[in-house]
Amino acid sequence: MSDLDLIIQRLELRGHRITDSRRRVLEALVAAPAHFTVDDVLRLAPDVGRATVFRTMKLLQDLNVVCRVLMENGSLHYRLSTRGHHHHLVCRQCGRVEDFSTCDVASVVEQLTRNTEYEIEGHWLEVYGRCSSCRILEQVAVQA
Amino acid sequence: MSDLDLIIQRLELRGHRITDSRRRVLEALVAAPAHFTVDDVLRLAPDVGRATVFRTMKLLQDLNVVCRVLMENGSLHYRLSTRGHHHHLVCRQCGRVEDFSTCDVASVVEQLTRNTEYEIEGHWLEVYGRCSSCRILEQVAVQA
DNA sequence: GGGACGGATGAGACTGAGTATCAGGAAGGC
DNA sequence: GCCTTCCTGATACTCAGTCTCATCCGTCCC
Repeated sequence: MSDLDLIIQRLELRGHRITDSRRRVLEALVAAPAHFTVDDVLRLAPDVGRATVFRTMKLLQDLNVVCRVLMENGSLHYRLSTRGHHHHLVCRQCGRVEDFSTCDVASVVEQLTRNTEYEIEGHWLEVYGRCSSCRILEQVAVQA
Repeated sequence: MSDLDLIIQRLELRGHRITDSRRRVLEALVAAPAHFTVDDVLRLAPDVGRATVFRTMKLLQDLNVVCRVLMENGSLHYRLSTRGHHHHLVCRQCGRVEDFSTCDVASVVEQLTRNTEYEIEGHWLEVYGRCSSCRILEQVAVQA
């Protein structure tokens, strides 16, 4: 079963209709690069209305089909999220995004619960750095 | 030495001029609630131009005088940041923000460095929950 | 097959946060 | 006093996202 079919199934299960426009948005998502903006989707599905694309993206967020990635400059990108809770490792240079789920924030959360009397319900962690390719390219440039 | 004086000193040290408009923005920041939007600042310093307020806020961010808080709905708030690296604990209900610096992300970062060949340079962590007052209020409401 | 109903759509206006531009103003150095 | 540089504020603009509203389409029931 393809990614597309899986997503469609998930929508149907929740009682959402699979219309032509939604299907075109979904096809665009699957065809898009690893992370993309709403603008990218608009370009890949040019005959679907702006509002509809935004609405569909919101719906997909609610269904955990896509997740948002906070780039370091504050702009939001999107990404197909096949798994549940995870975080992003973003390359500052080329913008590449990796997922990771080893998330040891549990101990921080525990400590906070004890110290602050907050009931902690969620968190958002984004890690920034430089990927191996960018570092290699830089080294080559320095040597040249 | 007041907060205001400290900030002014920091600006001067970096060679920035302390103009009337800047001083009015700074006074607004100090008078503002614990976290605020640019709009709040505009209201508290009504005779300073919009662009100037945005420019000043950016400058203050660069100087680590203020930091940005990502609210759960995606909107950005600002907050005077007296210390260096820290994170935010945001109440989902009333929007209250606490700082914390106990940041055990180090182990996550270490693990990522090993597994991904990224050179990790920074991270952003926001934690969401409900503060004690909101929880107490809710309990009272339930009992009533 | 034909209604009825509700969810989905798309065009377009609108909003809110932030940026770019540009002429004019003030501060500091000499 | 002059020159340079930084700063300012008005305004127009951009960009992401929302709202509105008339229309459309799918599904269900008869």
